[in-house]
Amino acid sequence: MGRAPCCDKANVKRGSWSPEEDAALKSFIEKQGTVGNWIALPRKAGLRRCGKSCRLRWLNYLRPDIKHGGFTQEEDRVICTLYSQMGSRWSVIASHLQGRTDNDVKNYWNTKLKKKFLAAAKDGDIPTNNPTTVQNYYNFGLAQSSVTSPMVAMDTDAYGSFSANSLIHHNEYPIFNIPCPASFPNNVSSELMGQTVSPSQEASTTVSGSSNSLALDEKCASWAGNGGGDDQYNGALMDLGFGVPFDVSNGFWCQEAKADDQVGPSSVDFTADAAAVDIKPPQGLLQSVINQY
DNA sequence: AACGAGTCCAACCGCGGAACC
DNA sequence: TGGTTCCGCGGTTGGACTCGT
Repeated sequence: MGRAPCCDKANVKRGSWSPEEDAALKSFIEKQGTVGNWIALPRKAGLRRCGKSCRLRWLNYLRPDIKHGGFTQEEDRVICTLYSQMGSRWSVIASHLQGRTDNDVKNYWNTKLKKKFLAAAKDGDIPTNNPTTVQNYYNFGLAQSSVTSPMVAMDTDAYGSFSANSLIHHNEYPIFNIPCPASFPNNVSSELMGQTVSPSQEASTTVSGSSNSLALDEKCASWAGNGGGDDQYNGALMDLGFGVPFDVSNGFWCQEAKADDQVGPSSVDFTADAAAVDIKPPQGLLQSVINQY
């Protein structure tokens, strides 16, 4: 048996809402609420509309806390970052933006932001999957304002692309913490979980576990699995101040690890002369976006 | 001025899943 | 437990508007 229609299609009005309909819906909901039943609402409110249409009109347009108008650079940043992380989960993305609806965010992405994103890709700001050929830093549209990240603090364009000469120096950008997230793989010693290493310009700081270490000195931040075995790096996440952790194992490469570092290709090594350091967004997610177009 | 292409965005559609009976 | 109802979501559509020729 098929599903019953939510309303009598022949007797409901469709298309744009008139100011009178808006007023009736707004007035009813402000007085009565939605009473937990959108299907019954239009009849009670005296509207010849489908309940779903009423719900959409209220949530996307009439709600008092809706923010209309252009998106800010900070909102661009949030959308790009979250889209790169989770794809088209518009409702989740919208929940991170005060007063924005999923429909708003979706429309904005499809009509404007996606193009900016792709233009950046064309310009080479988005690295390829080959770490040997890309020298750019890319940070998902992060602008320099408001986020305390050494990368963000640098001079960026609207897409947060950096030139190959934009190096990360801890003594210039001391706000640099590396929380060890709970999502480190099981074989990482528990002593490292949840600890934060703060930068020191004078001396190196190391948090050691039984077989692993997280170190930060004025030249180098590194996560080292001293016990050997690549799986110790797999799935490691690092928060560089973007608000979301980057997958270190997939997202970062170090082409020029120092000889005395016990780091593998999936660790991070920001050295003072790291012209070859190559920072990538989480592999696969960004590429999947690019592949769509 | 007229027309077509492109852009924007409100609204619709259909599906998945939660809630309810 | 299974069927029904409803909500919320993401994808898509269509009409209004803008811009270029």
